Amino acid sequence: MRAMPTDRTPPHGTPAHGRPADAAAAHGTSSDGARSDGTPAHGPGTPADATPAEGVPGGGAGARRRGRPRKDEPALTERVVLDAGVRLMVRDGLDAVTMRGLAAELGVRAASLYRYVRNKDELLDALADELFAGIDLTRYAQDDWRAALTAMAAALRRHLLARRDSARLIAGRFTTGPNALRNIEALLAVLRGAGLSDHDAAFATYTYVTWLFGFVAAEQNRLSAEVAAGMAPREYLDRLAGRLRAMPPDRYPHVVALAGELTAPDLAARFDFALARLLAGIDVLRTTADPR
Amino acid sequence: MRAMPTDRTPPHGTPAHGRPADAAAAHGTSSDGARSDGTPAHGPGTPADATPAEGVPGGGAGARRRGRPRKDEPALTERVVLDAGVRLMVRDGLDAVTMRGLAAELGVRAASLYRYVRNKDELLDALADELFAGIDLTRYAQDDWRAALTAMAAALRRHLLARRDSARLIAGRFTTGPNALRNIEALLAVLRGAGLSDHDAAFATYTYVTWLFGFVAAEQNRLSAEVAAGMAPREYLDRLAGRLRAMPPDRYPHVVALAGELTAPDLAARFDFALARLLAGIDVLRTTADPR
DNA sequence: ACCTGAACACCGTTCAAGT
DNA sequence: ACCTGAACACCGTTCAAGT
Repeated sequence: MRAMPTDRTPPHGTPAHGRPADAAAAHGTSSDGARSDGTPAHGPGTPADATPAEGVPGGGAGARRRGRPRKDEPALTERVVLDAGVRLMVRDGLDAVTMRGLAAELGVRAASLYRYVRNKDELLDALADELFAGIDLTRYAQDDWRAALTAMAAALRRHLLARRDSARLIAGRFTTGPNALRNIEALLAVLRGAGLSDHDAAFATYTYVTWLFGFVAAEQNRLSAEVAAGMAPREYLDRLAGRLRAMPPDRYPHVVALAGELTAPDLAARFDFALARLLAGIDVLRTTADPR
Repeated sequence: MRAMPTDRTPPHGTPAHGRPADAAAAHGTSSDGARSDGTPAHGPGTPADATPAEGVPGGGAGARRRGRPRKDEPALTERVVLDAGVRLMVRDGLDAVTMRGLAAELGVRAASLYRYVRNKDELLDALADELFAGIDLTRYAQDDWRAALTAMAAALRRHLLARRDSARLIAGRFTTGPNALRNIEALLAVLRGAGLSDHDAAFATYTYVTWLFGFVAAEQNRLSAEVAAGMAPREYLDRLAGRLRAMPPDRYPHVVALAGELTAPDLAARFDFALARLLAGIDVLRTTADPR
């Protein structure tokens, strides 16, 4: 999975997110992380809604090492490390998140990080939860459960697509940090409100989340080694369509016949389609459990 | 080695496309995963080969460096490399699949591999398709489309679960090799047979596949860094349930209330639940498009 | 034609040592 | 208490050289 440093391919079907001013944040201060959520930014502080727990130094988070380095204050804090980790991943991709690279981003040496994280694996776990700090699904709550789940899915997808490799990071992890749980809470509220049993609400939430993360991971990842190496996604898909049409029709009749549909690049439409299937499936469950 | 070598002849004339369909496939939990043509060339000091050697000794293909090394025959072929790659991943995990490690598995040096694969990324693409060599969904075809899709899902999940890290390898790739396509063909056949339009059949197949791979990836991956470090999953889930129950009930009422359901370890039940939702969602579509 | 040795520029992690 | 230097055992990849 170690991609070559040559890749700067935008995920197809997504607005190529050019990162603006993160470089400035690279040195010093920066408790901003990279929040470029497509959602209405608003909010009191920058990182949407204060993250409750964590001993975030109130007010002066990350205000050190700009002018005079305080004697007693450490150069690093867990917060600063996590912010830098997210920023690095969003800017340069998950493969760029190495202990050495992260240290360089922070102006220290790799060995220093081990005071704040046990190892790289735990760093990535923490980063996975950190990704959910910038999104709060409770803001999309509304009476109609279908509308709520639809709005939440769109927000989640937008949020992840705007953060390079985020789904790849998340997909393989079971994230149970405070930020992830805040969003799980919002989903559970909708599904219980829709009349699902406790069991069904929990299972439906699991289904919704694993499906969505899997979908975006597939969407966000490079189509192939060729695309990762620089080929335009559009060209790759066209070539693929041609290859499919050229397959032996006796053995692959449906693949040949549906070559066009299979290689259509409209990921947003596929997302809507899949969500509609899931909601319909949930609806059956709901009306069965609570007919009215 | 590309994702789909149909239009390209491999270095040694082995028609990658014309391979006979896979014996010894999906049933059983055997973690074979290597193909039987081309005997694995065990290095002299293969470390702890706990996995029973798969397969029929193919003939003399892998006999090099044991008896007399043929003068003209190369030590490696693309087939032998791929077999060794799958074997290595299934035995030691995806992280063990390094160019150096794979070379050692084959009794050669890393640099030698670059005659057969362009780089590691393309190796992994080829490995991803190779994973589907051992399963043929057409065997599960039947009249009832629901029964067919259910049987296919179960076969796919079983196949992947039996191959360590397989879903992690696949989830992030768009696999369009001949083995993957054979199984896509089977799914398309069922969905078109159920009365879906071309568009819907293609989209439903995409939904089915991304959901299933995402689900198994979540299931197959380690729950957390703790579990990866050795903690029993059961204990981790119990602790997690405790943590969820101890969360502030004013902010996380549903998480607290459903702590038990959320941490239940019954992945098979969750799989059945999610599949039932999807099938119900497809059914709506089907009867809408083709009422009777 | 095929494989190797050696090199390059990287990794994650540990630990004694500095301040 | 916090960070560094240096080391160890790895990576992927290239390429001149061997056979």
